[in-house]
Amino acid sequence: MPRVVKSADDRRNEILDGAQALFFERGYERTTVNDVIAKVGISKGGFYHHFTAKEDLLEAITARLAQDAVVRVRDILDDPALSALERLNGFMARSRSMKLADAPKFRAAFDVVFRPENLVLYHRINAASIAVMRPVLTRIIAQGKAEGVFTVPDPEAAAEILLHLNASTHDAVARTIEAMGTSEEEAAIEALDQRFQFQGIVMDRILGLPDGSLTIVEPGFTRAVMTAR
Amino acid sequence: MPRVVKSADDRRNEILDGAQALFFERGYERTTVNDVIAKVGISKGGFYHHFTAKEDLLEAITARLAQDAVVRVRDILDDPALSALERLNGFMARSRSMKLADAPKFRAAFDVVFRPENLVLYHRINAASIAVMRPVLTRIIAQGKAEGVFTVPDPEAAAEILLHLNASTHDAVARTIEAMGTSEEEAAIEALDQRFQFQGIVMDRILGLPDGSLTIVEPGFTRAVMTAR
DNA sequence: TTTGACGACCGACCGTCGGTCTGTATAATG
DNA sequence: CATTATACAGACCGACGGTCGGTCGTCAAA
Repeated sequence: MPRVVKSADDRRNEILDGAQALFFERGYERTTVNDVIAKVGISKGGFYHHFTAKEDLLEAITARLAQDAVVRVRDILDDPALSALERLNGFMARSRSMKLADAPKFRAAFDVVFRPENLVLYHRINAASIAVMRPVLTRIIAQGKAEGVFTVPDPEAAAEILLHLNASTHDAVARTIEAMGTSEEEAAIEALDQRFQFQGIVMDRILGLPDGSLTIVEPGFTRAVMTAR
Repeated sequence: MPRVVKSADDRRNEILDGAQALFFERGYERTTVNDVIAKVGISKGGFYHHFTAKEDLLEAITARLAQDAVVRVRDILDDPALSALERLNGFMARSRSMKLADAPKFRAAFDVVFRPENLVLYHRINAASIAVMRPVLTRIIAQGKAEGVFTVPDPEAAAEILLHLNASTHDAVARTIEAMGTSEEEAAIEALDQRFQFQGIVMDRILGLPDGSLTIVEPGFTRAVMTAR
């Protein structure tokens, strides 16, 4: 096989791109290093020149995804005109696209990430994004507490709980999608809308806000996701 | 090697016991089938006579653990004299011992289950116990709603959220333990006590109860756990 | 232009692991 | 006692993650 030399960074990212595509397609365990090097067009030695183990791929990929996510909400954090409540609502709207860009992609990501064979992948992504988002959310909640809008003893603990709450809703969405036949599409949309709304109420109550202060998803989002394909 | 024949059930449980011990010690991936059969004193063929794959061990073990857990709370569910609030408090007190019996065991389980190499094991146990406990908690919450004590639109969704909330506290406990040097033991105990208390408040608010209605851990439990070894 | 050192890369090879298969000893059945 | 079914033994296999000695492109110094 011909030898193609590139800069270490370029090659690393190529490998990461290829591996990420395969992991999301088949899952981590079901993707072999040979699969990755075949996709990238590189040799075994070349791969292990850039990564010390297959496991490294997971760490690098999840770190990259988490970093992308935090970039996506930066402007909301940096806008000094926003109140804590506005900031939190904006944060929720944006962070929904942590693993997505728009509704169809959101749906596609769900179809893939929540399959049993992708358990490890999912857990790593989740843990990484929580670790990255926790300080961000903590600052927002602390601001709200300072403003006297949020009633909560420990902003950091509250932040973590809110993030886990998000994850639990994701689980529910995934289960609903999986259990859904095309005939019950309307029922599924209804159920998920209620679930999102309930999550908003729960977050309101945790933060000591009046019910309905926070919006998890804008109207029509659930339908857009569920009918996408 | 001499051939020892036992009933299928006995042998199955022996294998499960040995595998469980190893999984909790080294993690799932780092435990090989050869390790298991060496510990149990059985051959490869014998193992695959009772289990079709290594993966089966995970399913069987988590199912067993989840079943034990539900047995442990049955009397609370069956006692008709209890109000929903009493039942819920009792449930919380009992279900803390899902993966434990007393404080030292609780601590030991934490030291082990939350290590990175046990990620798969942890996730499976967690998912299984949530799946088992969800209907149970749902009934309790529905009762409370009927009694007019709990203010919550969807008991099932609330049950799921409460269970995830528990898991998120477990995460926090594990991280605190891991980050704890012996010098900061008191600070860690303090932090965790506050965290448990906050979890109680969060649950109160989710269910529309006055703050302080639910108790996650009895006084002194945190200290007992953290000083155990 | 030559040289030489360094880093990117190759691919044969290795040990281990999950799983299979053939065969055998024991228990159940008639 | 004959036969069938069940529990088990252990040699074996292919695939996988990872290693290693070596090769080749690149670029700077001579």
